[in-house]
Amino acid sequence: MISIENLANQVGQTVSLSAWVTGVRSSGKIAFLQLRDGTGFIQAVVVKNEVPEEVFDLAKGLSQESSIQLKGEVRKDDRSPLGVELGVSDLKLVHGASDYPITPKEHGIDFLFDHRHLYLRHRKPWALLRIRDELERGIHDFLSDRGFIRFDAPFFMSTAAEDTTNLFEIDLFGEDKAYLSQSGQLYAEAGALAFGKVYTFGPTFRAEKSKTRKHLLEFWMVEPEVAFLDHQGNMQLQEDMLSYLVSRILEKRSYELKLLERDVTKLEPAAKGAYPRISYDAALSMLKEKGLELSWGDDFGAPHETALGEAFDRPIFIEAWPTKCKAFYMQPFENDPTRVKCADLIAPDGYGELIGGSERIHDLALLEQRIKEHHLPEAAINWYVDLRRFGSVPHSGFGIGLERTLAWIAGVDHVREVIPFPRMLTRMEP
RNA sequence: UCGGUGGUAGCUCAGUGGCAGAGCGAUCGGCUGUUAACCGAUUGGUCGUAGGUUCGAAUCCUACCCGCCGAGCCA
Repeated sequence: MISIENLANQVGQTVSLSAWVTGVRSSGKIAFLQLRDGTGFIQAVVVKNEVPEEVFDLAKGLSQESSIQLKGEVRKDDRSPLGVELGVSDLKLVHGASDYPITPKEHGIDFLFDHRHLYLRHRKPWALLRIRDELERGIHDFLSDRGFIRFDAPFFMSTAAEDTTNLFEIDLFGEDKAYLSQSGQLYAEAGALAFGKVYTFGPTFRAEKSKTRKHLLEFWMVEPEVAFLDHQGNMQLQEDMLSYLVSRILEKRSYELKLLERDVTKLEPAAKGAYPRISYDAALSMLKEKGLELSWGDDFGAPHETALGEAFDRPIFIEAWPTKCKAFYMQPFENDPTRVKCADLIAPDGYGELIGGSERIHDLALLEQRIKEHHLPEAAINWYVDLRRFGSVPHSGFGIGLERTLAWIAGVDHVREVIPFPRMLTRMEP
């Protein structure tokens, strides 16, 4: 048995293939079968006078998504996009499908996601989820090569580090409540002080009533955290990682990007690094010139992120944000406590924020003060403060949203396309 | 939560007061190189739901339900 992805170097060989039928075209004496086997797509040709009559009749009558096994010769053919096709000599039906709902014509997005369990079989989801796999593997390889260990954070939390308004609440047998994690960062900090360099990689849950192309209720996030790393080193790590990932996908998933008709020239600058670093204040000035005026201390909205992203050919860092509009754990600049050592990484083309990162507060007194200012539950977060009581060190980390990063790399317009089964306000099934 | 927009055949849609339509799909037949093949025939309906106006409503009015796009918030 052979896979379609390995057929190109089997020209002249007779091979056995197990596959599904994505379409059939036939005339009286020849039938063209469009096939997929999970590793790729290929055309098989059945000629009436080269096979037994029952084989030709079977081929001609095959329905979409029927499963088959066949024997055939791998032939070079310039008319095939793959360069090869199969000349069938024998064919067996494994299962005959009927009334497959996703017909080879146009469909609305809602219909396709009602049938996501089947839609996964089609070219576009196939290409996207193979790129997703490569992206995930690239993340593991990059971080592992740099001495990080994977450190899994819990999904249940007793309380929130940040405020609780966008947390999903879980009933604990009617006696108590828990929340689904919206970040593993605080746990990653404990890990960094135990192992030096760690990263979490798992689902995260946000109870935000957002219905846009950038939002899911459940999405995957990678959160590296490094002891003795400062803000500058943190941005460098992010740039190294993202440029590695983009160049790896350009190299290893070029076929999939081609299927998606992604303009890879738009991706090439991001593979080279050298991401511009713009201060929050400079970003405000740029926005003002574009007619999007904000007051100092305002957070950016989607139009602002889009406008900034459009001004460059690669992702950009917006750093040194006002302390008051960022999270409690971020380290202020020594010479300016009104600004914190953090950066958001904004993607080009309106994909929004891919990464949020910062140097964390390592001073015990300052952290305790911030916890009070933010009215956080001191008892529940005491373990986190302990990290500053015993061998506290400057440390930094960031969180990168897998789906947004992937949607940008693949050039699709909605994050629901890049996760096998998206969870949104209006979609819990399939 | 707010703003915009939509719900008609399995799918994508047209139909703005007068017999419920088209293309595609599916089924059957034809065709030796098809790429969303082509040609012919057949098959197709709770017009989102409820109420109202009218001789007559998919079409006008009211309420509700469910999507889609965006905003806020965020990755």
